[in-house]
Amino acid sequence: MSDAQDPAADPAGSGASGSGLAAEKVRRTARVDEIRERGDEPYPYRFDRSHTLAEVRAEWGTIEAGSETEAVVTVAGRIMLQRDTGKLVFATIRDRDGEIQLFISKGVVGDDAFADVKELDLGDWVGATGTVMATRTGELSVKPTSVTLLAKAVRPLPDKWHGLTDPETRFRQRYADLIVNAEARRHFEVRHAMVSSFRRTLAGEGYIEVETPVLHVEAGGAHARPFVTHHNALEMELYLRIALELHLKRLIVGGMEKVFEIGRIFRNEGISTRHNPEFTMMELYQAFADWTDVMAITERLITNAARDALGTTTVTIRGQDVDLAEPWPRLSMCGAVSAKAGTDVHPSMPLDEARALADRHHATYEPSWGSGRVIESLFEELCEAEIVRPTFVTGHPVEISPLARVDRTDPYVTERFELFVDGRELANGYSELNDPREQRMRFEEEQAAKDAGDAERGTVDEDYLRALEYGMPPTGGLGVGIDRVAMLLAGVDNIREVVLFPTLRPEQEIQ
RNA sequence: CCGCCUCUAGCUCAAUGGCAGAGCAGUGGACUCUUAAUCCAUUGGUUCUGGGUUCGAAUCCCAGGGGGCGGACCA
Repeated sequence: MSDAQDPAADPAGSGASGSGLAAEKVRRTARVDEIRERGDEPYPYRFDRSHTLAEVRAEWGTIEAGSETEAVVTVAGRIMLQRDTGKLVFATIRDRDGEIQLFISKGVVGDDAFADVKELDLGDWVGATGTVMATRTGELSVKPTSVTLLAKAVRPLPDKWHGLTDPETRFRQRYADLIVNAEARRHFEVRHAMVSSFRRTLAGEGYIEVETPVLHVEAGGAHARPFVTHHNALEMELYLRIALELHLKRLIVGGMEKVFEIGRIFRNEGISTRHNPEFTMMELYQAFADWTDVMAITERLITNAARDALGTTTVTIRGQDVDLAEPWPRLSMCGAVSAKAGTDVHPSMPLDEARALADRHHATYEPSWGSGRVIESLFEELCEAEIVRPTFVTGHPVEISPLARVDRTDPYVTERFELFVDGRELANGYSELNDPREQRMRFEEEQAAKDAGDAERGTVDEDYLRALEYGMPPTGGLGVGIDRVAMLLAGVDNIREVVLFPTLRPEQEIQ
């Protein structure tokens, strides 16, 4: 647009001068007008196909080279490649599940229709009806008697061979990335297969899927900075949720026994290869269970997902094959840090000793932190990155686990685990704290830390405490980072590869 | 928020201080079994933006913007 220039009104019909993007769009848009002017529709409302391209291949993929069948099919797809030999045009079209070649003969479709075929561009959507055949070289093809334009593409596709590699363009224009990069398509197929596998596993074990509020009055259930928004009619601030936990446990109080939710949560923090500001969590809670049950279902969920998404339970992590079906090792946080630091650590240790150890190992800490949180910092500094195969890290200090139940054999740690794979945290679960009085004390400690200036710490959620006062049965809970598991199964090390539209700064100008 | 890297045609990339180029896509032409079809011809540029140094800047410097990687932050 804005090319109000054209006093040239060039008789050559070459549209805008040159062949940049603008000229290309002018040319293709002019084609749309041409088709309309003669009474045809370049964007028809619907099209009925008889077969997907994969179905054609499944049924006739093995016919002999040079053979023609009587079978008539109607297919549809986007033109990805074109080879024009004069009176014969080969067009490779693609739908969601496959590709096939159209063998378009001037003699078969007739002169007028063939002229229209010549006007098709890469990227156009077409439908075709014709017989199934295989060329002399054995390429399975449809030989159309008619070819219908289903949608004109007025913007050219990226390079047919090199595709689209610029990460910025790939993430901003995911649609173009998906059109052109099979690997990108695969990542989201894996993600879909994984999520649907999770749902199947959970349904099979009697879990109920629920939806809880995204807009929270208090953003609890995790230590993270929330996004703040405003409700006009209520005239109040609301927070986008940072976790699903507290609402789901209210449902356990309500007697729903086994619940889960797969939902988007939002954390107002940095962006990295493992962090997107909005991401997807699966959390489940199960009455009468404890953390050991939850570790077991974590293994089942992820192993089943691998089998369903990849057809194998073996994945490659940092170049080594790991069979997820083998039991996952457990590693106590304090034990791991003790081994690395060469001296025993425990949250009961004096704070100055914990700090001295942190100093020696370049682990950072804040003045407000107790020994437990300093130990966690040491763990992150010394141990986290070295974990390759799936490992349950257990026994988190009480100080960093305000919603988890104290370990039945050690009052300083909780019955909690985090699942680490390839140096990344994938899941987190524990025996849920259900004593309302102890929960109130833990909340008050959180509130005190927040008041002391630690912005990520929590607040006292009075409604949640009221729920606990009605009695929550013994409960095990789990949170799984869906994006992180998708990364594992897709074999990628950047979360943007498994998030369709990752958060980016807005473009300044779209051409 | 900090450090390093990066930004050239629609796409993928050259050009390292001396006339901004190639392949693909596009356009015109040839070809009824191609496979990234091929062959001939050809169009297309705010070199991210603004400033500076220089006889001369895509190239060097400064500032800004987008993106990438790493860090900080993220139990």
